[in-house]
Amino acid sequence: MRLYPGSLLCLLSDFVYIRSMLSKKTKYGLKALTFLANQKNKEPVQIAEIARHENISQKFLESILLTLRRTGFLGSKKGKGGGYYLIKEPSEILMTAVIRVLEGPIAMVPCVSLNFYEKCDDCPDEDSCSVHKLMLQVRDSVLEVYRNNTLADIIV
Amino acid sequence: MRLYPGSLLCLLSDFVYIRSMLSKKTKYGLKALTFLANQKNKEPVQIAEIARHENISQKFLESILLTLRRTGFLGSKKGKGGGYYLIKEPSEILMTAVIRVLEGPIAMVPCVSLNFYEKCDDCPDEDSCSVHKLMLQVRDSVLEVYRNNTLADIIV
DNA sequence: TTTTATCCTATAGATTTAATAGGGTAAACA
DNA sequence: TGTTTACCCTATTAAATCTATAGGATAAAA
Repeated sequence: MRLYPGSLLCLLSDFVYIRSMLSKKTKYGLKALTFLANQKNKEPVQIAEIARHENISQKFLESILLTLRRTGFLGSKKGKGGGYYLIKEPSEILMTAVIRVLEGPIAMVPCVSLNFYEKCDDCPDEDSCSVHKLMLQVRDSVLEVYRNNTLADIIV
Repeated sequence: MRLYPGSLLCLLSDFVYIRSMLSKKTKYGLKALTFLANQKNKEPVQIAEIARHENISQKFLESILLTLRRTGFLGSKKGKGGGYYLIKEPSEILMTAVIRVLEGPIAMVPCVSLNFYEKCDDCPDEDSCSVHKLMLQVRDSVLEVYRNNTLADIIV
C-alpha cells in the first residue's frame, strides 16, 4: 500500500484493505463473464480454462459459475466438450443484476436499499438520520453507474 | 428483509446484509459527529450522553471518539464537565476525510484507490481489466458524493 | 483527596470469506 | 456398454475481520 509520508493517512498505516471492498466472488465472477463474452464462438468453455486464464482457484470458481447459472446468466453442458457459456448477449447483461447476485445489496446500509430494505434497530427516524441522508446519495450514485453499464460496456 | 415473491432476488433469500456495508464504526462515528454538531453551545459532551442518545455501546463509542480525536476532528477534556467537542466548523469537516479515517479506502478495489493504491496480484494488466474499468467509475461516482458533502450538509 | 470522565491496550466472541474436500451425475465417445 | 470427461452439490475448514468488552491508567475539577 502506497502512503504519502506526512499525510494524515499515515496515522492509518495499519489499515487493512478490506472494508467496503468488492468480494473475490464478485471479482472472479465478473472476470469469468468477461472471459466468456470475449470468446470468438459460443462453444462452452471449461471451468479449468477460465480458472487458468484468470488466475482463479478452480474449485472456488466452480461455485461462482454455479451461482451464475442458477440465476440465469450462464448455461452449461456436461461431459466431454462441455463447459459454461453465456445465454444472453453481453449488452443484455446488466451490472445491477450481476452485482446484486454476486455481491448482494448495492446500498451500503439496509435502510436505503431498494431490494433489501431493512429498518435500523437503533435509529428512531430515518428522515432525521444523517447517515441515511448521506448513504442515500451514495446509493443513487453507485446505482447510476451500474445501470449505465452492461457486460458489453466493461469489456476492453 | 423485504423480498418480493417471484423475483429473481428471492433465490438469494439467504443473503446476509454484510458485504459492501458501512461498518458500525463509521455509522456510529458519523452519528456522534452529527450529535456534536447539533449542540447549541460548544461545551464538551460526555461519551455516555452520546452513547445513550444514539443507542451505541459506550465502550465501543469510546474507541471511535478516540480515533476521531487523534485524527484531528475532535477535541476532548478530562474530568468533571469534560467530554468531546468539535474543533472545526461542521462545514469544514469533509466527508471524504471522515470516511477515509473511519471506514478506510473509498475505492472498492485497491487497484483504483487514490490513497491506498495496490496492484492486484492476479491481474497482469489493469488497462484491460473489466473489473478495474467498472470500479473506476464507481470510485469516481462515490468520491463525488463525499466531496460534495460536509458534516454541515448531512445534518437535518 | 475524592469524584469525574477521558485515555489506552489487550483480548474475546461472533461472523464472514475464501478456499478445499469429496463424491455424485450426466453427457460423449469408442 | 463401459470409460472418460466435466459439471453438480454439500459440507467443512482456516483465516481474517468486526464488534464489543474488560480493566485499569491518567488528568482535571471540586
